[in-house]
Amino acid sequence: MVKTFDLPEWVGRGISELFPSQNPEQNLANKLDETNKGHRKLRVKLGIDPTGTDIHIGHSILFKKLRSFQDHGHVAVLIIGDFTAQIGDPTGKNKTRVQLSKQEVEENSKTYLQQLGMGKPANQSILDFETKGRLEIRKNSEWLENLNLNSIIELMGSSTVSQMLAKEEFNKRFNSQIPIALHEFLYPLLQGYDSVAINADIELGGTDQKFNIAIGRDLQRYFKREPQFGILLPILTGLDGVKKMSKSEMNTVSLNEEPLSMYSKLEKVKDEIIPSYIELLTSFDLSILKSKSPRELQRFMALEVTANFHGRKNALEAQSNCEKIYLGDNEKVGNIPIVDLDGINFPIKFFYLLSYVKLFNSSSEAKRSIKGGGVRIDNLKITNPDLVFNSIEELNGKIIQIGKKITKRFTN
RNA sequence: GGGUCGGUGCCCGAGUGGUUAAAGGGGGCGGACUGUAAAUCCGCUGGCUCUGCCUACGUUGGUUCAAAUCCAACCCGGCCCA
Repeated sequence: MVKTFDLPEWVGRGISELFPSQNPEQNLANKLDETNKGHRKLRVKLGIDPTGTDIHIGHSILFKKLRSFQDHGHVAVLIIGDFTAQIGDPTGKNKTRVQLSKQEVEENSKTYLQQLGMGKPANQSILDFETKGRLEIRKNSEWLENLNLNSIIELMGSSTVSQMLAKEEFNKRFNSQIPIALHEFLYPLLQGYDSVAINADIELGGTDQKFNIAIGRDLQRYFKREPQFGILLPILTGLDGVKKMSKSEMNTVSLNEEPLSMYSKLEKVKDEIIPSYIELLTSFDLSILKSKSPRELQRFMALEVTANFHGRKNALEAQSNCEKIYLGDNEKVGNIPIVDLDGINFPIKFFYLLSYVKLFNSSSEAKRSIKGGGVRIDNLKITNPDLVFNSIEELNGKIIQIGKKITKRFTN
């Protein structure tokens, strides 16, 4: 899926598409050249809609590319789609999105920026928040909120219904008789207008953003600006190995996940997606794909990616803990997430305890899972949900395992 | 606006008066096996400290001993016509 482009390594690596399609490499290379000769720096746009609270490793691909532009002296223009988030990007959706409230959007934006490393030194964060002039954070409500009806009509007049229906998602929905609300047509136009507003030279996006980025070019031309380049990066497949990584599919690894959890999820990814994870998330030489076994690759990749976000030391610890847990060497397991038992009234039934400490979403779920044999304490399977614990001493320091994915230590 | 078909659990989809927490499939979770993968097989899949209780088939109200199922109004969507 990833092609090679005749561009400097830091730009070209991992790109899956570049446009306009006429001579894009030559043109982009020229453009980069100009800036090296002292012309103005390029403005590289990346938009995020703060529709959730977590950034996952799939998003990180885009941010890393943005970061390399920063590192080469260009200006990253991070657009917080606080306005567009209220419409909801129809991309990849087969139904109209629920619109978010202003407050939700506000809070989500904050957590996003934190996860990107706001406030941290540049060498410990995903984006460079530190170096002056390398990052511009803009909310698109700044220019979208005050568009009057005339401007909106003008914007809408720049595109046609059949152009919109050319977009895959709209087309599918239209053909399957699934409703498309009129305002959804506005989304690509508004995203495109962002490019006009901030004068983007380049827009970064996943391959699914092609349509929206292209609309950006159209609008820039319409408003007599120089059209941006589009750089499309591959979309990471989720842990299920089928769908794209996305919060709503529950197949994500979040950036703010504990090292142990991150490592253990990555170490178990399906064989088919190992190559793409290595290609997109690590900087390994791809020849290792041939020289190592799938199992080795999983561990290699999991370690590397975890190290990327948590540092090598923590990643190594996560790896070793994972092994110990698997072997049942619980006493030796070091730093793993804890379950605080403080404030619990004993005696307590097992299933109730697990749901009380939020290890399960409901007590019924806890009960079912226990009966099904999915819960172990210190590697001992417990199948009686009504088992009563009389005091905290019976649990303190022990390891609770739920399925293969959750491992935590009880503590007082 | 008119006609018509439809709205069922995470999703798709059966069910047209009681034995229905609702067939079947998908997805998810768990177990066995394995390489903590895949494939396969098995179990679970509304909530509640649970031998019982509560909430659920678009919404509200009605008929009935009894409603997802019948009636009415309303809301929402598709298609056709205007």
